[in-house]
This record gives sequence, structure tokens and C-alpha cells, in this order.
Amino acid sequence: MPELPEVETVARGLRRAILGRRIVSVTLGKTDFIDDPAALEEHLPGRQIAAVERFGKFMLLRLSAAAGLNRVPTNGDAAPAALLVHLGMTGQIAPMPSAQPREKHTHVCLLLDDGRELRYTDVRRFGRIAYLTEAPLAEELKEFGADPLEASDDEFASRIRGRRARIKALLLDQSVLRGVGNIYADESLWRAKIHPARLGAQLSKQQAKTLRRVLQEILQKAIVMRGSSISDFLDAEGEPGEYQRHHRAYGREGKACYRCKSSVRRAIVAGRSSYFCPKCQPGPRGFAVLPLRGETKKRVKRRNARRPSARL
DNA sequence: CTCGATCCCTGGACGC
DNA sequence: TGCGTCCAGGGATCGA
Repeated sequence: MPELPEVETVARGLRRAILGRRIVSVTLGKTDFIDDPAALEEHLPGRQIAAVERFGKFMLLRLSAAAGLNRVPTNGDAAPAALLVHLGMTGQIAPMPSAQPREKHTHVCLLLDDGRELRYTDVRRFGRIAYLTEAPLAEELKEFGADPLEASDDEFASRIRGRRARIKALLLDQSVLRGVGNIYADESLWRAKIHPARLGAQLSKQQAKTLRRVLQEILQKAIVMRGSSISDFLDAEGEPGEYQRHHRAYGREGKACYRCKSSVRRAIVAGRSSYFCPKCQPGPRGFAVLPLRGETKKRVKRRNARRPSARL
């Protein structure tokens, strides 16, 4: 769920919190989502966190040469490197007092030189962590598309309008644009009044232009609001975001469209639940919309039974 | 090139 | 109450 705005929020928090700190030691839990766990244990201790960057949905902890060494390292640690961190669906990363008990599903702990621990927790382990030196890192990053906040009109249009894939699939494709996920894809398509199943090549120049503009506006506003907390997203300070209150399509199945009051519907596009207004965002002929799975009397009754105060 | 299907993983919602 | 099932979805991978 963490997409560009959420990752940007976490990266900014980390920048404030751990920039310049030195890593003292490494403790690992489950490691099946880590590229090369042994490399973390071997190369992180002694390194200084020189920068925290966001690249699409990745965070990049830039590591400078091991500090204060009285000998030349023989394992390559004199050269710059980076820790690549992807939060997947449920990843969280934050510095904590070492004395604080570790949360369940904590899989990486980096003890810092100020006594705190930078902890990575990830219930579902859809995230990814990798220690990379410069060449492999460059190799890794070159596969990705444009940053949606930086792409020009022309670049955006050429990446979208030259493709026969569905616009939703293109927005989600990290090799086309880096950082957009399911929420911000649906939100930008709603605002641009484009159905998610339209083909990239089908968009007019004007539609591509509009889509780029609203996508940037939405991402920027979401960053200001510190992202969307729909499941369990928390930033590096442990705070939820606020942008979920501004969602106009995502998760609003059966609710009234903010523009035309039609019922927002859901369909599977590019293998993902996609929310849109069937009136504002007309779809290809005969495009299948899923039957509403909204409120049944039974569900309302059940919820009220759990939370009686919800009726007041 | 593009598609859908399948897998990874866990917890919460739901139905019976 | 408890148990089984489905769903959430970013990404990799594979076959059509």
C-alpha cells in the first residue's frame, strides 16, 4: 500500500531522524525477503547513513565509507553503497529506543551509534531489502520509468499514448512511471474522468495532459497530508497519514460520486480492484462491472452489534 | 507486447 | 465460539 506519497513521507521522517548516524550492528529475523542477508551483516556495521532518498516506491539509504577506521577495509567498505528498502504492502521502518520491546514481525534491527535501533517490521514480507554497491544499484534503478512528479507533458504522453495496454496497467507499471500504486492510479483517473480500462493509445493528447496534471496535483497534496493510511501505514514517526479522507474513488464502492452522484463501482482491471464512476468515466463497450458488494442489512446489524455507539 | 493466472504472505472480515 | 474461505495488493514469473 505504501505508494509514492507514503514512501516520501517515511523518507523525510528518516532523513530528520537518522541522517549522519553510524550503524553499529545488525540483527536479523526472517530473511526470505532480503536479497543477501549475509551481506547486511558483513557490510553495514561501521557505515554512516549519508543520505536518505526516495526512488519510486523505494527508499535508498546511502552509506558512506566506514568511518573512523584505522585500517583500509579489505571487503570493499571504503566505497559508497546503499541499502535499498521497499515497504511492500505492510512494511514499516522507524528508529526506536533499543530498550523498547520489539514489535512482532520485526525482521531487521540496525543498532545506531546514538543507542537507538532502526527497525524494519513487515507482517506479510512483500517488501524487499538489499545491500547494493554502486554498479549493481545503477543496474537495478535503470529498469524504472519516470518519476511522476518530474515527468514533462511530452514524456508522460509518449510513455502512455504509445502503448496498447490499459491505462490502469500503465499507471501501475513501475517501468513506465515509478511510484504510482492502486490508490493514486484510481484517484487520478477519477479526477481526469478516464476509465481505467481505456487503452493508453486511446487517450487524446488533451486527456494525457490532464492525467499528468491531476496525478501530480494529487501526489503533491497527498505528500503534504503525509500519505493515505488505509490499512496500517504509519510514517517514520509512527503517525498515520490523512489523505485517505480525500479519496474520491478508491474504496468508495456503492457511494455517490462526488461530481455526479452516480454510484461508484468496482471492476478488476490489470488484476486489481479498480474504483471509478461509470458515468463520469465511461468505459469500453460492455465492460464488466462487478456487482455491488456493499451494505447488506445483515452487515449493518452485525457492525452495530459490535460498536453500539456507531448509531449515536 | 499484452494478457491472465499463480504465487508469495498474514490478518481481518465474513459466512455458516 | 470457532473454523473455513476470501480478500487486500506490489511484484515476480510463466504460459497463452
